[in-house]
Order: sequence, then C-alpha cells, then structure tokens
Amino acid sequence: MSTPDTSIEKKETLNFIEQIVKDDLAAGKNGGRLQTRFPPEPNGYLHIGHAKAIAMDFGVAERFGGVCYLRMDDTNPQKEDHEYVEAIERDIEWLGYHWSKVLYASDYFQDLWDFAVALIKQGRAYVDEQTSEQIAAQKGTPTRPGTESPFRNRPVEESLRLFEEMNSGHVEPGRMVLRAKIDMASDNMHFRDPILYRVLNMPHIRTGNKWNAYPMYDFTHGQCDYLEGVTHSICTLEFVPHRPLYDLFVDWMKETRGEDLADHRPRQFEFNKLNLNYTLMSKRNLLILTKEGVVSGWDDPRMPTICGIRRRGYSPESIRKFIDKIGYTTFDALNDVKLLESAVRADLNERATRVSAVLDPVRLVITNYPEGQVEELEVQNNPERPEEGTHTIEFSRNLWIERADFKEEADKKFFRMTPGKETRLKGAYIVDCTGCKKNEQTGEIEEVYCTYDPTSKAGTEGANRKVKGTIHWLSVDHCLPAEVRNYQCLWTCENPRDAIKQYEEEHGVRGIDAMRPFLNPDSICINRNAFVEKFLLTRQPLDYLQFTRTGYYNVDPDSTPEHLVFNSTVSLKEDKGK
RNA sequence: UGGGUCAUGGUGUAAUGGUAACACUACAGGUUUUGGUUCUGUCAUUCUGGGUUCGAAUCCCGGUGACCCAACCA
Repeated sequence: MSTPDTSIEKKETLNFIEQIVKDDLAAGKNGGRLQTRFPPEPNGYLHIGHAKAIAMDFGVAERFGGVCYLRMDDTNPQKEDHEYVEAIERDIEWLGYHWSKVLYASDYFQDLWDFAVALIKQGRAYVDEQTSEQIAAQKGTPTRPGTESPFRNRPVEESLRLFEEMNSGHVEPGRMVLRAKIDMASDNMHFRDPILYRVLNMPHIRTGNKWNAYPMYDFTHGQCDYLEGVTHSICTLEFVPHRPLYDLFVDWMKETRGEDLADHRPRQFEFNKLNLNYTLMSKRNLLILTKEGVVSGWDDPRMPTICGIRRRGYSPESIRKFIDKIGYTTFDALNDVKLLESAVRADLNERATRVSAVLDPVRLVITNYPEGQVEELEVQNNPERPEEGTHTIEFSRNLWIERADFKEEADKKFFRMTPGKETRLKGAYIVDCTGCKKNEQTGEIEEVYCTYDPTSKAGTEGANRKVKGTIHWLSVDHCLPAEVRNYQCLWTCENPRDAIKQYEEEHGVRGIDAMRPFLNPDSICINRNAFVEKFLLTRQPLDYLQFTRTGYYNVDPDSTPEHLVFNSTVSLKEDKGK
C-alpha cells in the first residue's frame, strides 16, 4: 500500500522554547551543543499528553540538529516495571520519533550516592530519624515557616554512618531519610530541607538488590541532566517551583566535582501540559479505570493512552498534526477535543480506504433486476487519491441499505430514499423507490422496493444526471457479518478532573466512586448486526478505513476472518439536515 | 492573609512598541456519485482601571480571576 505524503509541513513561527534554543545556539551557549531528553517514569502507559512532551523534546532536537535521549526516570522501584519500559519504547517509535540512546536514571545511582556522601561531609545534608508525620508537621505551611528538625545539626560522622545503614537493608522503610540542609523558612516549600533519599528495601528493575535506599526525583533529575550533558531540560509547568532546587543541586554537584565550566550546565524550561476537554489524563486515574474494569485495559480505544488511541484508529501523523496546532505556551489551556478530531479527519481523509458497511440494515429489493444475476462493480479505494486504485464489489437484486436511508414519508430536507423519488446507489445504478412492506403489528419497515434504470450504470453516460441523494449498499448474498464497536467520549462532563475532585470533596468518596457519576454509559456501543463488503477480508489489523457516509473505522487487532471486528475512530462531519 | 506562573473571539495559537492574524468550532451559501472532501462568506475595540509614548495586546503601577507549590510520587 502506498503511503500518502503527510510529512509535517514546516512551521513559519517558532514557539517560545524553540526561540530560546535558537538564540542559545546562535550565542554559542553550551559550546554550540543542543541536547534534550524525554524522561518518562516507567510506571504506566504513555498518553497523548506525553505525546506533546515527546514532540517537544525530540522535535526541537530534530529541528535544530541536536540529540535527544530517552531516559527512564526509574527512581521509585515500588511502581516501575519492564512492561512499561517496553510499552514506552513501542509508543515513541509508533509516533515516529527516534532516540539516539536509551538511558536510565538508575545508571547514575552510584554517582548520586557519592554526591550525597559528599554533601553530608560538607554539612549540607543530614539523616533525619523523625517519622514522616513529624517531618510534615515541621514543614510549616505556605504562609507559615517551618521549624528545624532536632537532627539537623547532628555530627557529620553520625549522618554518614546512618546513611550507610539506610542502604544496608536492615533499616525499616520510614525509619530515617536523608535531607538537604537548606532553609526551613523559605517561601519555596521545596527548599524546606527536601528529602534526598528514602529507604525502600525493594528490588529495582535494573539494579536488582544492589540498593535499598533510593534518591528522590529532585535529587536525581538535574544531576542526571548534568552528567549526561543535557543542555535544555524541557518539562511541564508544574515543575516551575522545582527549578531553583534543580539549579542549586546542579551548582552543588559542579562545585563538589570541581567542574566549574560555565557552559557545562543544563537549564530547565517549562511549557503548558496538554489538557483536553471530555478527557481524563492523569495516570493515577487511568490506572483506576483499568483496575476497576471500566475499560478493557490500557489499550481500550476509549483511553487517551497512545496505545488506546492507536487501537482506536488514529494515525501518528494526525496526533503530530494536532500537537502542532495547539502549540506550546505557558498558559493553562483546556483544549477542545474537536481540534483533535479535525486533525484525524484531515489525515484519514487522505489515507483511509473507502469501503461499504451497513450498520443498521434493512432489505432493498430491486424488483426489475433479474433474480440470480450478479455484477462485479469497480469502486475507488479513495477518491482523494485515485492512484490508490479500485476494488470490486458485487451487486445483485437483494441489497442491504441503512434503515435511516429510507423514509416512507419525507420532508424536503430529506434527500435519501423515499417513494416516488430517484436515488443513486453509490457506484451502481440510479433507482426509483416504489414502496415498502411494513410489519402489520409494529409498523416496522421490513423491506423496501425499487426499480432500477439499467442505462444508469456508474461510469456510463446514462449515470450523468443530477440525483440529489446517494446512498451506500451491500449485496445480501455477497457481504459478511461484522462486529462494529462504536465509541464516544468516556466522560459526560467537559472537565472530568475537576468534576471528580469536587465530587470527592462533597461526598467524601474517592477513586472509582467519585468517577462513576461522570462516566458516559454509551461510551461503547457494540453492534453485532452489521454487514461489510468481502473486500475487508484483505485488510490487516489497524488498517485505516472509511465506512462510506458513516465515519472512519479501523480493523481491531482481535479481528479474524471468521469474526471481523472494527472500531469507530471518529464519525464523518455531519451537516445538520441529517 | 506566603511564594511562583498566567490572562488575545466559543476553543487554542500568532502578532518580538506601528493596520489584531491563523486554525478549529458554529452559522449562511456554491460545487460534489459520500449530507464527506473542497470553495466562499459571517463571528474580538486583546480581563479591568490608571500611567508612559506620536503610537500599547506588547512597557510600568493598582485591581480582578485562574493555575501550581505544604508526597519518604515523578
């Protein structure tokens, strides 16, 4: 199959981070080097919000001739797993980005340990033996300064000895932590003697049983950036208050290691993270949805995860296009999913193979078409791209059409099939509707009748007359049954995150119980009465399709020739008359 | 009532002291063998009050509103 040219068109304006990078490069900062990193924690699946960060981290490096490493931020073995490492790599590749190296924060555990020991010796860190409750109580509040720990000024040797013990495996988690000695009265809460190391006594996915005490995020990230040679450490806005601490630890590390090259220093920049209306993004909440069975898994097509979106039928190009459109700023935006849908429609319009599928069938009999006659008609795979060729579809006397495409009595806004009016059967003939048969009890329409104009075959001269309505169809004896899963938003409210939080506060419940009131009961609708054309047997899992006049669909990975399964990606845009 | 960040149409982004632009949505219409696509048109005195300036979305001051920070998470 040929691939449409969907390469991202070059943007004319730079976002504020690209501008900084460009200026830094022009000024010869960092010795003219550009290095970024994408640092996910392997504790869950990537979602579309990560795609925005990926597009920034890899994108800026690509654009300005730098490098971008993938660095797993694996400092908390309680939550991390190989499963996630593999999924993260798979998803980044699917999005079309390439890392020059995969690194792990745990690669630097020894450096961080040595650095921590040095800080203790310098009197800049101490082991605190208070409980977490005591430490929290002493932290103060944003409006009230904290108080100093009674262990703050303990002898260096004592801290050194206890720090070693923390890593021995014989100290109970929670018994003691290593803290930096900074300022318990700082306006920045992160400066109130932050915790550097905690005891977990737990094997790590990479380092096994080597370590029992593990470094915290703030004591890891900047130093890893520094040791790796990252020049621009780009992250989201919630890390703005961490930046002074990031800089402080980098300074301390430079000083301790005696490396005072002014150029050799990473700097942190922050952009707004992706918020989408009718979408819940946080990993914690997505985990609840999978655990509670609200969705079938991380790759449920309703999930905002990369794997969910992929299974739903989105193309990587459409996601990149969307991210390109929403841009990067420092404004806390709530983006409209309609922009994402428009991006996927634009992309799929270019690449999706057009096929016929009847989702709610009613029988149409062409009374003047000979019984037993079958014609093989040629239909275009994609009218937007004639070079994609054609495929054949059988036509006969008995067809399936959509129930909604026939009305016994129609107003003038309805221009599909109705008695006494001509309708075009797409790619076949023009027909004249003659009537229908109804169930005597229920009044339900059981069959629709029409006659065809044999001179109006598609592609011939006789087809060239104006017919207002065109409908799709399938030959009853030549189509296949299929399961079609139709999806809608998982949430009924624009901002589920806030709605859930508010519900938690008002009703004193948490987790799934606070989510249930906002879940859309119609988010999945499984249709087992659908029919599709035989041509679909040739399609592969995840292939992009358009069910003509209905929407974009793709082949679910569970689909087999014996049991065809399709997922709705997004509907076609609809004009109101319908 | 502390600190940090932010504010441009319904949504998001641009305009780097000089005519407020673009995309999406919505609405109206043309084309069309998909009520799709495509094409045309319509929709803002830039949160507010003052100041600086020949000139302010942009710079300064005061309001107002929103978000982030008090995890041994990242």
